[in-house]
Amino acid sequence: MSKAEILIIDDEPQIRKLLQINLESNDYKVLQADNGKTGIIMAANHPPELILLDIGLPDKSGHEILKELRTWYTKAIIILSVQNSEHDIITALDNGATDYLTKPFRTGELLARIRSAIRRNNKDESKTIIEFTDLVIDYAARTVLKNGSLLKLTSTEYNLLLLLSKNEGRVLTHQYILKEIWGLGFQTETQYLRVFIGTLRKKIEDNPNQPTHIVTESGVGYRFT
Amino acid sequence: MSKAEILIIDDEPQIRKLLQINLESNDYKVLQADNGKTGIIMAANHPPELILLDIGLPDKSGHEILKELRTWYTKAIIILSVQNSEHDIITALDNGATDYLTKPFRTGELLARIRSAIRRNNKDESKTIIEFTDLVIDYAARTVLKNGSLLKLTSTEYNLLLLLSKNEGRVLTHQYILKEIWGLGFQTETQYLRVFIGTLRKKIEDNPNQPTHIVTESGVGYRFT
DNA sequence: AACATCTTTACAAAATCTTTATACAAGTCC
DNA sequence: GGACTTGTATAAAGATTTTGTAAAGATGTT
Repeated sequence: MSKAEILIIDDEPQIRKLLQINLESNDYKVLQADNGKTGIIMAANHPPELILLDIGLPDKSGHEILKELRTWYTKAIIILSVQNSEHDIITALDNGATDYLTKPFRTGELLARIRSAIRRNNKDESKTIIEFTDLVIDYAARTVLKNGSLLKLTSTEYNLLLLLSKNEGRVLTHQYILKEIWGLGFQTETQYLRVFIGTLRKKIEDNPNQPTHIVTESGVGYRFT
Repeated sequence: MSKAEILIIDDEPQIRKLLQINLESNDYKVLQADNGKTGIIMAANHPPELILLDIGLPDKSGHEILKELRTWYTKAIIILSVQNSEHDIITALDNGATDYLTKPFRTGELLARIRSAIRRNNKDESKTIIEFTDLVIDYAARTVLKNGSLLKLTSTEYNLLLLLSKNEGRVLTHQYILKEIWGLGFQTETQYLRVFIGTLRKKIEDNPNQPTHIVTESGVGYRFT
């Protein structure tokens, strides 16, 4: 079995070193670039399985590099950002980032996110039924079963669940969800979203107060797991 | 009891008359068109159970009409052709014809082919009778039993029940149902649907106010269980 | 003409969505 | 710590949309 390749684009040598050690000891092959330009060239010459991109790079803004990569690179791109830069995170996610990590990060979390992103890379899109632990969503029949019994969902609730479940493991920003479900011009109506996330949780979560399926990422959006 | 409808598209009046007499005496309802254009319009306005199409029509070649029908019409189309036109027959079958008959044909064979084609329409799987808890639908005989007694359904009611029951457990949208039962161009007449769902429920549900068989999915459509 | 069926209209009932109000939790500033 | 801000959750009232039902008109069949 060949090792999955991960490309790190970051200007700080210490961070690169840290990532390299952690990733290599977990059986990934690590490639490194200390600026955006080199990173893009390396990715183009030999597309890796996943890219770790520091959003706070010196030469070009990390956002620019993300956009440029996303014009052709379809696999996972995980963003590294400093704390308290929610704005950066949101624009990155809206520009097609797969996930994000705030520095300093716990290595356990880093590895978990990487595994999940790579798993999603290779997922079969064409499936019509998706099963989670206690939920079965049948896209063709437009039905949702929880522990075997049929749930009664309204149209909006179903659409929301569909959107979230199709992006399992990935953070969807409020704006993105609002745009997809309600349409353009509703991106500021985050209250709608809270209400519907609430009703959905009541129906699909065992304990709506401690949701396991629809997790809120404060300041950013929601994640389905 | 509701009769299966058959549309004849043929320019020769004698043939149409002959077919009409034979089919009506065998309990089919017969619709006629003396050219391809009218035939397509009739089929679109009110999709019949089966179409008999003469391949040697004057205005458009029968092949063209077959192709056009097959862009949306999914039920049986039986081709009528003159003898010794194997080329016609082969292209017709390639274009999606269900079966063919060469003129002059024996009426016994005609009826047998029609029965077989209609039976195939309605079973996809090899079943001809489907039982639900208190309902028994016999696709071959076009009859419906509720708790053992025969229901009196109109043609449209039966077609609707057929469509729903064939898609048990899956949500059918208003548009889809309207297209299948009433034809293209009726997708906006959702009121028809409400009325007929209402009459059907009165006949098949124990308590029409709390339907168990035909469940409404508000904003989307209906689901049969 | 009598009948069955389909189409249309009108209105009542139900379901869903939107909006408002309020509470809670986490972090910040003084 | 206490007041304040920001983001989130929940309930419930109000508004709107969707659905159900009855019944009258239209059409077609026997």
